[in-house]
Amino acid sequence: MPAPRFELAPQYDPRAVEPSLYRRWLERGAFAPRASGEPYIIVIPPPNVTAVLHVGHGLNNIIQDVLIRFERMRGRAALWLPGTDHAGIATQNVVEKQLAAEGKTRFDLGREAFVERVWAFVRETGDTIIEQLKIIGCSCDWSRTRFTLDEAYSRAVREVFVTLWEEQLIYRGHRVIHWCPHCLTALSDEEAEHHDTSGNLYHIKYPLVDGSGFVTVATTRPETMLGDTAVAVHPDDPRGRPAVGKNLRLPIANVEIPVIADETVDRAFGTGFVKVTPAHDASDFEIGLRHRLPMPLIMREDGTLGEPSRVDGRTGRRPETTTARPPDRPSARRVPPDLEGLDRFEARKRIVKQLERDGLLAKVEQHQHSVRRCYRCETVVEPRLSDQWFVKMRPLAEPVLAEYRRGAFRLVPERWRATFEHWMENIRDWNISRQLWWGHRIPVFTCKHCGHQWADRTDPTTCPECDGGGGPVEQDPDVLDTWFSSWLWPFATLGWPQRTPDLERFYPGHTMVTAPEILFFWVARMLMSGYHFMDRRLPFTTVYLTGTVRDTQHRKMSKSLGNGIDPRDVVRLYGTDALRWTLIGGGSLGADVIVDPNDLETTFAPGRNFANKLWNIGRFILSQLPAEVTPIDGVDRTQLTLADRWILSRAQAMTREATASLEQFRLDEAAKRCYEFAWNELADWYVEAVKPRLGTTTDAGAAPRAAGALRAAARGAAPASAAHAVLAYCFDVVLRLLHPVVPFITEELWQKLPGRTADELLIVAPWPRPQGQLEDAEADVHFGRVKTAIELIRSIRAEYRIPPKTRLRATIVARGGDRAATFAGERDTILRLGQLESLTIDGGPAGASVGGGAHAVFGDGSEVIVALEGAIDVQQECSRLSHELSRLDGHLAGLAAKLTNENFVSRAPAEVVAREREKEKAWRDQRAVLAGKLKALGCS
RNA sequence: GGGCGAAUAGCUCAGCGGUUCAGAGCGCCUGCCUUACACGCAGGAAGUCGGGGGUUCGAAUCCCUCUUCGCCCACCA
Repeated sequence: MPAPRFELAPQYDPRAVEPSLYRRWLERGAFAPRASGEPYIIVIPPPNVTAVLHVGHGLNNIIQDVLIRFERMRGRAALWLPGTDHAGIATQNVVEKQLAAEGKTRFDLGREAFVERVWAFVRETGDTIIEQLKIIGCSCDWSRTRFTLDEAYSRAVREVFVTLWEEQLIYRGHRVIHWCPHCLTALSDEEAEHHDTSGNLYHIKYPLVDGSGFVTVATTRPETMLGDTAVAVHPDDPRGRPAVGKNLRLPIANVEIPVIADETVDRAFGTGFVKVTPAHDASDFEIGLRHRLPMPLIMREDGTLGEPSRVDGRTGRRPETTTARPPDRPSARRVPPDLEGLDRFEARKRIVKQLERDGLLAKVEQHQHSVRRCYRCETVVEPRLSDQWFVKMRPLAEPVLAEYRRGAFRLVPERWRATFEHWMENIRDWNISRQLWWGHRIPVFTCKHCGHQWADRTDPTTCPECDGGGGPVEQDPDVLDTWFSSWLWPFATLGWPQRTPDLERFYPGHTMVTAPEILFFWVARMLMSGYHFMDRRLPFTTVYLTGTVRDTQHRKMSKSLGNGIDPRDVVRLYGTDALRWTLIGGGSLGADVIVDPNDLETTFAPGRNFANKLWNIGRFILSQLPAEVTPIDGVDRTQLTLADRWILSRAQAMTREATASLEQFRLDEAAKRCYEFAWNELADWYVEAVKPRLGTTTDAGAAPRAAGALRAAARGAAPASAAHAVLAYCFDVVLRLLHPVVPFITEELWQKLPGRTADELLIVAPWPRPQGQLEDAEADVHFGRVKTAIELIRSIRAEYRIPPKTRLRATIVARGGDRAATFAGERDTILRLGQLESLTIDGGPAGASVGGGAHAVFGDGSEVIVALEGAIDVQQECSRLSHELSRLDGHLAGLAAKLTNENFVSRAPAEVVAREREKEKAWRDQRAVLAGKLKALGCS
């Protein structure tokens, strides 16, 4: 009787093992890709440095960690490349908010000091984020950590900009863009999100100059009327005929504007007349171009009314240098002094009131429509005519779409296909300039002397065109959209544009795991930049679009909603493995995961409980195993018991199924399959069945109660060494398979298995392969019978409320030869787990014996009779059995209907019919036994 | 306006053509501190698989439709 090799506490304490294990992985360089072998690469979607992570981000990163650990164990040179994103607007907003709390604006600090301040902020949050990723167990190669504003990374951004410039894919566009009056910057189409809103549709009368009446227009934004330069009507609309060509007097602004005909006007909407505000509406801008209308801006950048021809008092910016161009400035003032400086929504009210007073407000209707809001601050976006830098997207998108259609990469789940294709087909040019300070400065330079404008890879001091002139050179004051740097992530992180060894080895990558929200912002653009700049090689082959973590009200988890859970809190309370277990097991592929921020216990306890279960399985197994255990392939098959063969066979099934699930990104399925094996097969059955064979102290105390079992052990029915080998093998396999999901508890236990050398790590141990020679269908069937016998006995015991200490006598009447042998072979197991005093195995026929016992019939017609010494109530027994009989009759009736149905027999596949016939036969047998039983008992 | 997804036990979710497939975890009920584990063990109760129609020999599982929720896209002035 060997002394236990380990003394483990009965309860697993993750806090005691996780940090040191993580450190050990780091010290051993386990996160770095193997020096050789087929690479497998995931680049992390770099978290924004705006705030610390919450559990929502955790899901994404844990999925990546599971995949990377899986492939690492499969022998790939796995690289998970980490980093963070400078997140232009978002970060600038956060720091500006901090400044506001100090009563300052960024203009008080000035550009340089402000940027310095942001740097200080992002260093701090960036560090916290990396810490959080480590705490949740992410096995990133930290030595390759990147930041989108690093110097090296910035070179890539600049290279890309200049190259696109040279390819004439970047151009200066003069058009109506989305402007955020709060962030004071232009936005891309993707950054202006639609929000359904209920508002008003105002019908406003514009008087005809000739006094012949009015034209009534309908608008949701009366405040923009000051910028109207026409009213349009569909050319075929009869209502328009009298008016087209005439002039209107625009109320309040008091200028004359024409009525024009334009085919884009929807005759069914509103009054049929639409006010045209070319500088504040994208479609009106198009009309304005067609009709050569003036395009006055009547709003300042901060959303107050006013002509932006002066320096803006709040922003300090001279609008004409970056947005409005002189020709668009109105020739006459349109904003009356009483409206000047009013916020646009305030102005809307004021204007409506004035129109009403003047009798020009025809009516106001309730109106459902969609309003665009800034994706960072939710301010209603103001369409605004301005000059911005754009990327021509169609030439970039078209080849990627073609690649997608020929299967060069795929989206999982597949259902995103339509959305993706639609966006790619209708792609629009990308506004990449932002009027911010935090970001990559746009490398466009203008010569003040000759006006020459160019993009440059280095900072020029003189104009290349007129260097004789030697005038000052000025850089564009704006910065690039933050996505203009992140879209280069899969190769800029590897050193591009230099041809570094990393770039050679780790581009292209494989799996991109990210949230569907940024499919267009980021994923689509990465595919385009990768294809364009990396010799037509796409950056990854699979895009795994994850679900979203939401609360019980299905609201997205977010800091601002207050439903965010800090992963550090969960880890502290339940451990990292518990967190990972809940997130991985919580939802299937691409499905949302619902967690309750108000009930962490219910949410995370299952994972903690499972970790504890593993711990205790380990505690038991490790206490039993000698220092040396025979490897499973070294065990003589003839020394294996039925239970051994069964669990070994189950282990093969698990290995096959869990691996297949992981390959299909069904992480939840894989996790649950291993859970079932560990808990329901290994712990509940095998460990219990094997105990007497281990010949340790374990069963000593139970000797008086399980005398039969111990005698059997003493007889040496099967050597303990075989049991040791089976236990060690099964536990080893399940720990390996579970490692990607719950890396800490598995690593901790695995290292304690016999035969492990001090420097072996599970994280880089080989992934198990199913061993065909251990698959054993017969054992599955036979041990299944044993389990059923025990379950029936237990069930009878509970139904008759027999105290657990009472040992019972039971008889099994086995139908058919090998059944009796099965039961006889596992007699000891049945005795122990059924808490029996004695077990008689009767070769049949079934249904004959009655006795004073309780009866149960197997699916195959075998039966169990538990002697209850007259303690049983015949009435109750009859009702139990007849209940069972009627249930069976129900099934049989259904089957009979099917089998007598000519259509079924002739049309269903022959094998299905055959299977149903066999089933029917078995049930009839079972029924016959049951009926005989009822008769013998004299039930009515 | 267009597209997509979800609706299965009290809760969170699996199952997505073949009657032991109506499941799991949590919760609930009844017993158990059976020396690996009470973060546990054993035994239970619990759902006409959102409504309606259809296809099929057979539907929770496929099709149509309706309802409710969620998401994405959209020049609804």
